[in-house]
Amino acid sequence: MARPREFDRDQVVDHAIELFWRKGYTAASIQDLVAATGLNRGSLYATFGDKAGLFAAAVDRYMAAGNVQRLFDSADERPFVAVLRDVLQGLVDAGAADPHRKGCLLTNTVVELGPHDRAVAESLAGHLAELEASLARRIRAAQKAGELSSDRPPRALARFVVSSIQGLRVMSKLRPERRYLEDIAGEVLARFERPGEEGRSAGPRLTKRKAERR
Amino acid sequence: MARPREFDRDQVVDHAIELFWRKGYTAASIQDLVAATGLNRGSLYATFGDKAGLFAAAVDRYMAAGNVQRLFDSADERPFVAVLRDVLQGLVDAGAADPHRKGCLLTNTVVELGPHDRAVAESLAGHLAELEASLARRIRAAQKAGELSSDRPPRALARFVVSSIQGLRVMSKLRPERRYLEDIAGEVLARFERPGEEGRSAGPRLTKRKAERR
DNA sequence: TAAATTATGGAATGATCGTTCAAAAACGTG
DNA sequence: CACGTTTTTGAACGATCATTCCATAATTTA
Repeated sequence: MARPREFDRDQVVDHAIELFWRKGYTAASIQDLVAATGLNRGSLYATFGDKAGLFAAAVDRYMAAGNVQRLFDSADERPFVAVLRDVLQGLVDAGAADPHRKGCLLTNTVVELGPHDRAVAESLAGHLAELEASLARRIRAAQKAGELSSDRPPRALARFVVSSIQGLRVMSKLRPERRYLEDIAGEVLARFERPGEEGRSAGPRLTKRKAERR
Repeated sequence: MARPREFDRDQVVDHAIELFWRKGYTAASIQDLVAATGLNRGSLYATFGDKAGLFAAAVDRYMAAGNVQRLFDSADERPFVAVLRDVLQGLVDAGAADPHRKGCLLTNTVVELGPHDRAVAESLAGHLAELEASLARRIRAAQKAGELSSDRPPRALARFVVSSIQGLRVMSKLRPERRYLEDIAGEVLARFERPGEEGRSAGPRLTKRKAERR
């Protein structure tokens, strides 16, 4: 037919994700994107239309990876609190390990474009609503199973978790020290532990440290 | 001596705050700032040096207003939980009332510039550390007074509150519905209520609604 | 091998970016 | 009323912004 393209689309989008994640939408220039993706201007516009199109592709792919969402949707049979602990621990690790302090692309985008770009905002709101629904479902099940006390509506608890994740992601950009993030994650988790049960659960705890070091 | 300036510096900075708050640092152009402040380019540069200087002045003034910090530092004799409830209620109101979904200038700036601008980051981290310290002090006092259970370190609880505020501010930009924000704030507050005490406190509650509507 | 089709590479577009500068305007002082 | 000083004003600067376009390269089909 014709000349075959020389690049892998997903790979290009991955590079774009990395750049948008680090610099944000506005601050990432086409020049930067050309350098980061290795793709020429022309090919870039032919493939994605414009900067906004490439950004949308990047956000879509980022969300499709959806680590957090997947964890709550998985058929993990452990108690809700155990799954939540893993998720929070993962966020703490990610925040503490990232030398660029990128935070979360979703959080960054909500803050930068949420109020201005209706299409982006609705897309992000949809993803977070899905996460909220997954959480609420699991919380409801845990309440029925007696793992969680039932004195709070599952949806409110789910929204609290979603918001707490956003908070953790914001703080990761300013205070990526593991101790700091663990303090936060630990208190979020403690919100779901039954009174009197603390300290009795097995395995490494997120919420308790040997000593309170300065 | 010479020609007197025709503008009030604080008033100019207030207009700059509004603009930076709404659009962010990068997206707010000098053109925009000239239009918003009514000040001419030349005067603007003569007064603040450059865009970064004006932004620093704006952030400083925004932080100096410091509504949240002041509430925790005030000589309010009520229980910690009552003060926290007021603060959270204020944030919910602000988020629900703002048609521009500006969120919080501090949060927005942490996300946009935190990883890139060391000077800004350290300034913001300092302000949040102050807030954390105020919170920790009040929490410690409340624990000693028996108002709060002492099974958690005050600093971790303080960091949890700081992070929760950031989360609430992020969500305000995407989901400013009062019900949504109240769900979050209610669960944050519940983290500080003693088991069995819920629903017994007087006054309007943030955490309990008559019915769970759809 | 010639024609058709698509991708690539890079120059060029007009707009907007942050910043600078020199002249005009407005005041206090002599 | 002129002088010295500072502010205001608006034009102008080079750099960079997102985007467009066209000639060239590479491949398949006829």
